[in-house]
Amino acid sequence: MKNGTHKKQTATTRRSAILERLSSEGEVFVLELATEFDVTPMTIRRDLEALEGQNALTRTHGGAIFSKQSVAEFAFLERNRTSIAEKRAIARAAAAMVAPGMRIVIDTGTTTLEVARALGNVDGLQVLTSSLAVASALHTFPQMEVVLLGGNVRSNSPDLSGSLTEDNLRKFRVDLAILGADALDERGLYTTDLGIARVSEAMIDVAEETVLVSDSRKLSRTSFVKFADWHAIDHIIVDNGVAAADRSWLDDCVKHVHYVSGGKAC
Amino acid sequence: MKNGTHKKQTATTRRSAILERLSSEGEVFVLELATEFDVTPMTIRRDLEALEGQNALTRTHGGAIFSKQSVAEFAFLERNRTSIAEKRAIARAAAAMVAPGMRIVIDTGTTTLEVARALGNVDGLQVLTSSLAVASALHTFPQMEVVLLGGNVRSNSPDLSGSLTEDNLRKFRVDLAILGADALDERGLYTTDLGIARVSEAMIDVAEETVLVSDSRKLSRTSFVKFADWHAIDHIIVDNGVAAADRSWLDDCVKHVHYVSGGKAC
DNA sequence: ACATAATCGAACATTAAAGAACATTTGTGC
DNA sequence: GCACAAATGTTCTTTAATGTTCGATTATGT
Repeated sequence: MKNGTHKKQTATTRRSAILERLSSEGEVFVLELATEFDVTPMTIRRDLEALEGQNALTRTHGGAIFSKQSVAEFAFLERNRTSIAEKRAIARAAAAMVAPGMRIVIDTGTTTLEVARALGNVDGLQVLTSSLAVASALHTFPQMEVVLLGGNVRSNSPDLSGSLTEDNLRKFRVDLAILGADALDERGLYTTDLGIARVSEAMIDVAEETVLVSDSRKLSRTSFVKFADWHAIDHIIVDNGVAAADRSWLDDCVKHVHYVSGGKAC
Repeated sequence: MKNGTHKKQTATTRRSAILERLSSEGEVFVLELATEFDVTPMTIRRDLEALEGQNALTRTHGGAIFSKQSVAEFAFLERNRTSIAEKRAIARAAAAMVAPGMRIVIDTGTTTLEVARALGNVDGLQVLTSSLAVASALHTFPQMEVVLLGGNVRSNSPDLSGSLTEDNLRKFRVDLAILGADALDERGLYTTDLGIARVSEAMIDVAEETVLVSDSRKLSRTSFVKFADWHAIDHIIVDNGVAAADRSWLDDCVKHVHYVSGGKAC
């Protein structure tokens, strides 16, 4: 696989390419990499030096070997990388609803992922999830028991769905379900994927209490599949950018509406 | 897709176009984008700067790559990073046993992970696994259906175990189980973790045929839990560094013993 | 239509990346 | 242990990308 067509690339990509090669072959050599990437050996050495500084590898004479750590990674694209600040604030408010020792289920989605990240210092949780990203965010915390539901791995999306996921869910009972949605209107909750919708439904069924986390721009919109009515939702946490018109039906539909801004609930 | 017809667009649409391009290609370059959108490189840089501020990407010299935030990682330590060459040869031999359209289950382990990586160009597989690393290696291949078994996520180890995993497994029937082990002797197969052992047992139960992949240095050793007798194993694939003493009992115990060296089976 | 802010381009200063030459260390065979 | 070769480190230089500032242009809101 010598690519004579030396493709243009930046230092950063060359370095991650080195790491990739390292993880597949276990060892790399300076001269080999130099011809491969069409740069001088000196450049490769500097790359290896930098990577060693990040504990990504261990240098040897003539090359480098794998350092103890290796990662399995699921790359995915977060669609709405926009309103991070709101999502964080919403996530903090949701995390505040979780007490030590609770059993909870966390849905897939970017906002729910933020909730999971905010859950780091809650002790003794049992967490059920269909999201690989959530499992990834939580599995390093030793005081937490993380159960990943089984199911089909969707390509380009770090989550699980299918009948196995649904069946697995119904074996459990949890105190709280933390849910996301792609769109909301006065009739209910919507998402784009049928499989995900069915999993979310099952989560609602097995939870004593449900909380929906969403930013305000999802209101008064619809999407492909409706997966729940409002009476299934006990709490909604939303940022305070809600239009007045939305606010009226929201207060009618949901028992507890929590508006948060900049980090603290109002 | 060079659009000579540079249609006028706002900064925001250009930025989301950049993000889209990034998500489809994984990397973007300043000069490339500049000609593509018919603006100066400076403008692109400002775009990238703004997008980086939103955590949407990470800038590099010359361009930008995906933000690490949109990657779910499961860090783990690969113990025997030594005999890579043997493992890959073993993995190739194992992958050769897998025909298009088969249903298989893959155990957790570094050698089985290599098998998964070698399975990239086999079409129409249905793969069942308890290993997050295997799922990670396979989930990008669109022609493959990857089912992750549910279960407890072990901290510091990218795999699943527990009663949920075992129960899930028994819902399936597969053509082939690809198994690993931590140690082998004439009495059977051993591993260090009870949970993993039970999962491996279940995999044997649900498979029509079983193949064990192992490097020769695991022979004539034991570990904490014995999880199978040799009559449960139909094939073993091992490198040809096997001592003569081991070879004798190995040939007795297992129906089909395949020795591989340097990349080709003998 | 007007004011205002956002956006963009151009010139110049700054900084990072990569190569080259030479000094130094490391590994290996005798 | 010594010598030789290969690999590595150091320093300097060149090139290219980046940042800065300012002025011009284009949206945007009242």
